[in-house]
Amino acid sequence: MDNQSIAKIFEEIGNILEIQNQNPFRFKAYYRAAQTIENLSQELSEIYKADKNGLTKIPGIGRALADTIIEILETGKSRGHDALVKTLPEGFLNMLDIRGVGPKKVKLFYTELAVKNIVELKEAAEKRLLQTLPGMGEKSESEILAAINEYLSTSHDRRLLFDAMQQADEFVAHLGDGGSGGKNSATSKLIEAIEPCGSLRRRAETVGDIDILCASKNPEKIMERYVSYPEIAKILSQGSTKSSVVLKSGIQVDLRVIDKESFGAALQYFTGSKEHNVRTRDIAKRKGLKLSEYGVFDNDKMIAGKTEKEVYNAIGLPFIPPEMRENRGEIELAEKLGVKGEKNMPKLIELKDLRGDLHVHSDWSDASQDIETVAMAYKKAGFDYIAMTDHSAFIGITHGMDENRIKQQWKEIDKLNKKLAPFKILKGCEVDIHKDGTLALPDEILKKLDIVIVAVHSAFTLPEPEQTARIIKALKNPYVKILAHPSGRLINKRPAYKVDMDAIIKTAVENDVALEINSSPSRMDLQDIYVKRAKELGAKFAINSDSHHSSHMEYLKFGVFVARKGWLEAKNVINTMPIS
DNA sequence: GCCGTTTTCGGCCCGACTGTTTTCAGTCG
Repeated sequence: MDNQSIAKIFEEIGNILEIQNQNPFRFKAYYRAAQTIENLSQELSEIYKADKNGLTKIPGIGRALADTIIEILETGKSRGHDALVKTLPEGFLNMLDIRGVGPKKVKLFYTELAVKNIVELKEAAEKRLLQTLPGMGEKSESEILAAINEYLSTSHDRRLLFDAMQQADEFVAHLGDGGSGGKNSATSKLIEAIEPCGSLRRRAETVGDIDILCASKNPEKIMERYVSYPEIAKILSQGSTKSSVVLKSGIQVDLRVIDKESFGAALQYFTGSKEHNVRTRDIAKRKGLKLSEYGVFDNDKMIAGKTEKEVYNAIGLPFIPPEMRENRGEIELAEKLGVKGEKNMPKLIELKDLRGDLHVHSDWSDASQDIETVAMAYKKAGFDYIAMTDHSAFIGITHGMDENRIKQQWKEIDKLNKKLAPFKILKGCEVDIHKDGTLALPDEILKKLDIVIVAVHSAFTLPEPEQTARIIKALKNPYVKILAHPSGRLINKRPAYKVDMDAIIKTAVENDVALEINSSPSRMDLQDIYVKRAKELGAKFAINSDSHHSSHMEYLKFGVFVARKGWLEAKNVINTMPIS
């Protein structure tokens, strides 16, 4: 059983205990554990196999939860969970996904109206039965009905970070220029600072909603401006400092307006993650302080709040970069280092550290531009080198290169290298890994290439042992330098192929093969949690665009986001190095 | 249910907004 499935079981146990009105700290323990497990970079089964007491070393997992995990690992299920699930009808917990409906309400609907799922809840609302219940009224009923209709009509996929960033930028532009295309300076003067926060600022690969923080002395004006955005489909709430809307695109946008003196504290709060916040607030509390979005307070005296660094330092921690705030060990590290150890926090890689791109396509395979056009674009953008890595000939790949065409391409590259020097085009190839782990090109060719990238483009559904063995065999080829998009997933479209990622990482380390962080916004592969794990195991990485058009070099920043979320520094990434 | 340079027992983050109320519970982040 994989971590995601186990996390889901814990989430359900938490939900049911909450509906049953049990001790809040008990069900919260299950939620916290679910969250932690979902974020783990190593499979629970591996942790348990390596150390029988390893599970209880995970923060938030004690003896009882560890035993439940062990039971699930050994039997495929938890009797406790099964018993709880049996107390509720099928589909019951889905009602919690309706906005405005929580544990208290579903319990009320069930006990009073025998409502068992979303469809029955909709029927009850349409029959105007909900408003007859205690604590409910006409307004609540119609809001729930609207939320159900919205839920049933929209996709529940989280947005790609790429899409969310675009929408956030447009929204910020609207607020900033008053919707007048930059001419309305009266409105922009209202805004002293503005920044998208939440999972977007943490550069999570997908984003559930967009959070925007704004500093202003005149929140009412900002709120007016906010709800006038033409792309708004529905206003969910509108207060004096906080409003929520849903855009026509279906994404929710929350705006918080705050005084400039509190901007740092509000950034910290609004960026999350939730679990990170809970822990930082807990640390503050244990020091006799209080941390909220308004600042750090010693009794009633505000001692920090203007900047995030000030806030972290005030509670005894070094500044923690937003990308790291996922409760994946950053709190423990920060507590260990303390304010004085701030310089020893990871110095996360930045886009400007990249000097080349080691995975680039041209019209020699499935891209549209010729090599010179592509190379010129990179040169102009300030890069020192690229590796031309067109596809090897293989079923399913358009215009893949066979040995003869590869040799022809080398001549072209030699010619261009003279012309474009000191910019350098490396001779490369994205070589297919066959189902049996052999490569699509012979070693005689591979050894003459500067960069051999290997990749899986077929037989995605092999069972885990075969898929793992296939990739491991390829990594052991002495000429292989990089493993492209190691998991193969396309976000929201295609799941990762089933592999033992720990085994692949270890093999890559042993054979000095770099793991690619593919920057394509729908790949972002290797995933951040595995990047962090791989770094711990000593892996090297390559942040590549996999560009099929020179404009795709813009994607590299998404690869850098992933790298930062995996705590990488420039020295961990081979294409931050000079070419020689 | 978890956890411990305040505790092995007694704590467990903090605040905004809404609707239904007449002071607050529920939900959300």
